[in-house]
Amino acid sequence: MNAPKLARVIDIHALKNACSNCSLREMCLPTGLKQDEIEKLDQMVYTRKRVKRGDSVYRSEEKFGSLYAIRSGFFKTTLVMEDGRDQVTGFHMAGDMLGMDGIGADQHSCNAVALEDSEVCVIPYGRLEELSREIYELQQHFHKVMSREIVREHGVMLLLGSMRAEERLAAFLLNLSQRFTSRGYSASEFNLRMTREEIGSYLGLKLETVSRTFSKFQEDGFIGVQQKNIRILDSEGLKSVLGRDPS
Amino acid sequence: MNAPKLARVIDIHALKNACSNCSLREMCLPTGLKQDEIEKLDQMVYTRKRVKRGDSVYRSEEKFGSLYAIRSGFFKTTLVMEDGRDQVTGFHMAGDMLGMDGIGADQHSCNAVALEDSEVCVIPYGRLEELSREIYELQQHFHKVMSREIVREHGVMLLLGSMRAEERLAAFLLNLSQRFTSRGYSASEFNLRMTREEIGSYLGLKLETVSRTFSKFQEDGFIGVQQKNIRILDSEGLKSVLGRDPS
DNA sequence: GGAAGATTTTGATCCACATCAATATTTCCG
DNA sequence: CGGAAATATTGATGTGGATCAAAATCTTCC
Repeated sequence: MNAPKLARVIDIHALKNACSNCSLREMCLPTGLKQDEIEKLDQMVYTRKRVKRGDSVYRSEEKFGSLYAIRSGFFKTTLVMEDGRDQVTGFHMAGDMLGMDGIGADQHSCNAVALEDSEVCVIPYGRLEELSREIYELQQHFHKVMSREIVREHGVMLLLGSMRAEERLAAFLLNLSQRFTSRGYSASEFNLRMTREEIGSYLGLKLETVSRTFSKFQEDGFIGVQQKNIRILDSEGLKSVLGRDPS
Repeated sequence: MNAPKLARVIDIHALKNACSNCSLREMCLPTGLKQDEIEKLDQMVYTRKRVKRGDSVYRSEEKFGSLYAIRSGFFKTTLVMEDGRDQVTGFHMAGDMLGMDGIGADQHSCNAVALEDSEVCVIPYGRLEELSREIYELQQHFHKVMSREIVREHGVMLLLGSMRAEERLAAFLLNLSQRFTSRGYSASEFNLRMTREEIGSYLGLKLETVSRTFSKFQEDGFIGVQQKNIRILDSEGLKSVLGRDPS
């Protein structure tokens, strides 16, 4: 009798991949659904995609079709100007949603590049639209995710438009720390997945300035830096950098 | 017989206020709807609100409840940091949608202030959610509006993070001109509704730099400036400022 | 209509960060 | 493993835009 065994194998496989069983569930999907709704959601995501370090999930001007929930790994999104200058517009980690920039014009407007080997859940956009018409909680959740992206970008605009170099980097580190914390990782020690140049691009600074400012924070006893490894030793100290006039 | 006369008055009034009859229709609502869907939409917007110059439609931290479609006038949105520094995050004109920042946390995260006497259509968010579950085109349209806001902000991040002062101001003028054009106004002559300081805040520059750069563009023959009145004399010239190295 | 306040322009000077440069360290890969 | 390329650090110098200042112009509102 092979059938039951086979069935179980398939079962386990299905379970393993199911949203309903995903540890990141509450980050990319709504909570408090009924059983039948949960089953529908599991059907929404029928593809996972591995993305190797350096590869893109999508590129600017590519036809839009799906959103991507980050299952594991780390990404940057970048914009490129005609003259070649490019700018990092965000860093994204497990539980974040990628691709919402593509909805408006039906084509992507930035590049989403993996900074380490990663995995994304492919969410066909048409299917998401359909389901969010049926499931109120999904609709609500999706709208919140988009709205939060707008608010996040507001924050970056504030950072780029009004803060000095030290404030930008302090805000950046505190934000990263907070995001790692909310995912169950250490708030005080983490590895940067991006280069000084990418940090600089995101913060509107040159890589030398990023490096110098890391060194200064280290001298001040706020952090310990060893290349990509960061230990936050005095988060109050870092916070005090924000909004204090040059000293 | 008074009834018919009265009825007609009400009729005209209803028509005047209806989305279906609004000249900005295609900016804030989807097109190609069936008659019954159009009628539903007309019911979605049952309040207009006049906002006097200097007044806010909503303020940061205020409870979120509605989106606001700008019927007429001009707005800025601003963020305020704890230490009082504030930053303009956007300028908004007729046909634009305000308030989407509030969905994610159920409270607004910026202030929306009228720069001239204005009028907004109040769209109760719950009602919009409901209707966009029923009307596919509305759902799609709303998602596009949010996505475009994300893309717009990407553009500002690029501007703030990678451009020099002249490029920022050139991009700003070209963007304004394009938006006026798409609303049927002159592309080459318009009135700024905001001060140099507000422009500077939006562009991450000081007001003196904005003023100087306007003067420089005038010397270069790209624009004519007379206080708030701007004439674009050489839009190709302005475009050439973008992405050319300091000269 | 006219005085007070807000906004804009322009000049002089300064400084935070960019740029240029050289070395050190790490990562990659044959 | 080892050499090349990528990344990071640190120092010296330059500069675009900030800051400080003062005058000009516009707006408001009694």
